[in-house]
Amino acid sequence: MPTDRSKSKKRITSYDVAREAGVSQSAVSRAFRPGLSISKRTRDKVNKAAAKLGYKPNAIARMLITQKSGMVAVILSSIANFVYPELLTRLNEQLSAKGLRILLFTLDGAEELEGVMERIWQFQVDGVIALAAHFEHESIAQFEEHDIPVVLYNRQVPDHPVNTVCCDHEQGIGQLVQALVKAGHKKFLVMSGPEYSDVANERREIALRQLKNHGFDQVPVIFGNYTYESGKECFARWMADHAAPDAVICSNDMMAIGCIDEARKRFGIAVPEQLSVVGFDGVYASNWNSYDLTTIRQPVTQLAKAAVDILVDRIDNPGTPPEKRVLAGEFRRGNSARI
Amino acid sequence: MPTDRSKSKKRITSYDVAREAGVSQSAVSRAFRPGLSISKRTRDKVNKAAAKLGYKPNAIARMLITQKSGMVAVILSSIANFVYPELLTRLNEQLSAKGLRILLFTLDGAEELEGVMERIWQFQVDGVIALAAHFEHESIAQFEEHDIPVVLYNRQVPDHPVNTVCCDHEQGIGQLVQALVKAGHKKFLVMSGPEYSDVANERREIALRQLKNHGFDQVPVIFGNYTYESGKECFARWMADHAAPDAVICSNDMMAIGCIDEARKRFGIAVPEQLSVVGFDGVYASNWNSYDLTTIRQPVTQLAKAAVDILVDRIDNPGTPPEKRVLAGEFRRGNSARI
DNA sequence: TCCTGCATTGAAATCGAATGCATTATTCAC
DNA sequence: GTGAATAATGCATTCGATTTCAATGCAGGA
Repeated sequence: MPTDRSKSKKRITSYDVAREAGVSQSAVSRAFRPGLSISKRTRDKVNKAAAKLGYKPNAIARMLITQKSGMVAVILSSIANFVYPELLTRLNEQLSAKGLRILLFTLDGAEELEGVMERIWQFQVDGVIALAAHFEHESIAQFEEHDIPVVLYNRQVPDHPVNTVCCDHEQGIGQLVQALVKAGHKKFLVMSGPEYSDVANERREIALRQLKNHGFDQVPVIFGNYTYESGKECFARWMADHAAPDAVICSNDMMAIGCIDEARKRFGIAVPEQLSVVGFDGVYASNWNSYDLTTIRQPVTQLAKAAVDILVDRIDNPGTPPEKRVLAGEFRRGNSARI
Repeated sequence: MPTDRSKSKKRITSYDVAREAGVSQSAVSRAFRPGLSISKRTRDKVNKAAAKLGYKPNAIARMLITQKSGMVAVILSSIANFVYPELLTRLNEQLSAKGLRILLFTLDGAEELEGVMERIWQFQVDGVIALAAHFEHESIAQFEEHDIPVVLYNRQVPDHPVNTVCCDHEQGIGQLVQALVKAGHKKFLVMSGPEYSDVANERREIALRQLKNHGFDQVPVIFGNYTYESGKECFARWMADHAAPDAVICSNDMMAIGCIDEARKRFGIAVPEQLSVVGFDGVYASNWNSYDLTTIRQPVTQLAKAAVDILVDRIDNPGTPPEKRVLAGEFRRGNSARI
């Protein structure tokens, strides 16, 4: 009794199609690439044969010969960020439109970066988009050495020539600070993200500088790690040995939401009546009734588009100098601050 | 003045390493695959030369000859789901451990599926994991034809032989319903996800059946689309021409949260005092103070592991029959229901 | 010393599509 | 109808690592 492994399903190659259509393999190849010199008659024959056999060009063989993988590595750092699902969808839309696919990498600790980069070289990706990840200049240099264009998303690296796409922190935080000051808030607290996050550092420093410009130069800072829990914990930690502030400027929405919950539930402080809290990002939950955050909403769609535009440009035209693109966020007047 | 395009950086291949090390190209290849017959002396020479030249084996060439891409397609349907970031991270962890990488596809409308599948064939992925996407039996059959193993995540397809991994809806919803009934709730409302979602349909039908088992056989259903906004809108729509229910059984947490917000803010109904609301999923926001949902938390880590285990098993042993794995969710007693 | 057996090694074929080059078919002008 | 110009086609090579097979080296036994 034979095993009857119908595993005999051999892959159909361009040679099979060529034989079926009675043309050369080159003709088959040409029929599938647009703009190549081929007669309508031959193309039709090839298409018919291909359809009959169910032929699908093998992308891997193509990659090998053309030296382009058609893949872009997207590096996701695991810092909790609610914008990711939407962002990934937007990035994929934009990249698909350019005929590129996403090869996904996630980064948990910094020590993993080495391994991820190793795999990136091996897979010969055409480009890299790194989401909010921390890269040393040295790592960035490695990409240059390998001639792989990189775009850092949601990071500004003013002192280094590298492509970046970022929401305008300066302008966004400026609006928030100005509104808070104008409304008469006096006792500020800055709730910062972790020190290992470049975005967090930037947002914190900007907030402090802006406050200083308005004459508040001794504003205290408390550090958390960007999560909801951390927002709660930070506020509690502050309250443990200080009086309640007038306004808390949080480095992101998650912490702002945590802060609000802790203030209300544990300390019975009314937001926004007794305490103003502002965030940054405009995450999905930011406009839920219970929070209704006053925040700066990141223009995710436009940022994704910008990142892909920049990347594709460097892929097509190697040697194009680095570009930094900054897009204004949208001020969202919620009801978490008296402004 | 020469252009000085330092573009002359040729890729380093195994031949370059072979020349440098004074061995054959085959030796280089063997040095990089474990378990192949090669003397320590040669391996050392190769390693030294490879390190000196900065050689990285070209994964694409390897894919071509070995007929394995080392890539798994992950299909993300865009239905708002807050579990995705964590899920992707978990999946990637598991897959990386098996030497597999994620090639990401997103699906907006059903009509896009055709294009996605086309690209999946071209990229010769070793397997596919589809997240909560709707697949007709016919589509599933196509994967079989191409000999590509598939695992459907978060879906049960009882009437078709296909690998699935899913949280135990029956058991989870059973616990919720039982607790609500036992606590004396009488007027139930089932808030369902969209009819085009298989998961939504399943959860709704299970809830209705369970309620019927307890003697409630005329429970009304209201349909939404799984989002927060939809949860609000559904509750408002219900209230427009009905009295308030005792308990709302929502198909997911997002709708439950929306429902709670709308009940409190717009109708001044106290949750859980006057109204009990339960959800399903255990999303990040579900345990925030303002909601503190009573829900069933999906065991994401275990589900991801199960999905990868099943997939890798089919990749390594083609012909293994389909498997359906159902994992119990964790009952989370929050404070959104009087139970 | 010679031979058998095993471990290494290298040469060459292979995966499947793309493409430079040479050849053949077609078109157009005169 | 002829020749020149252009389009279409096929041959053969290429991309870079894996793998089969035959050849070589070396060790130990007779």
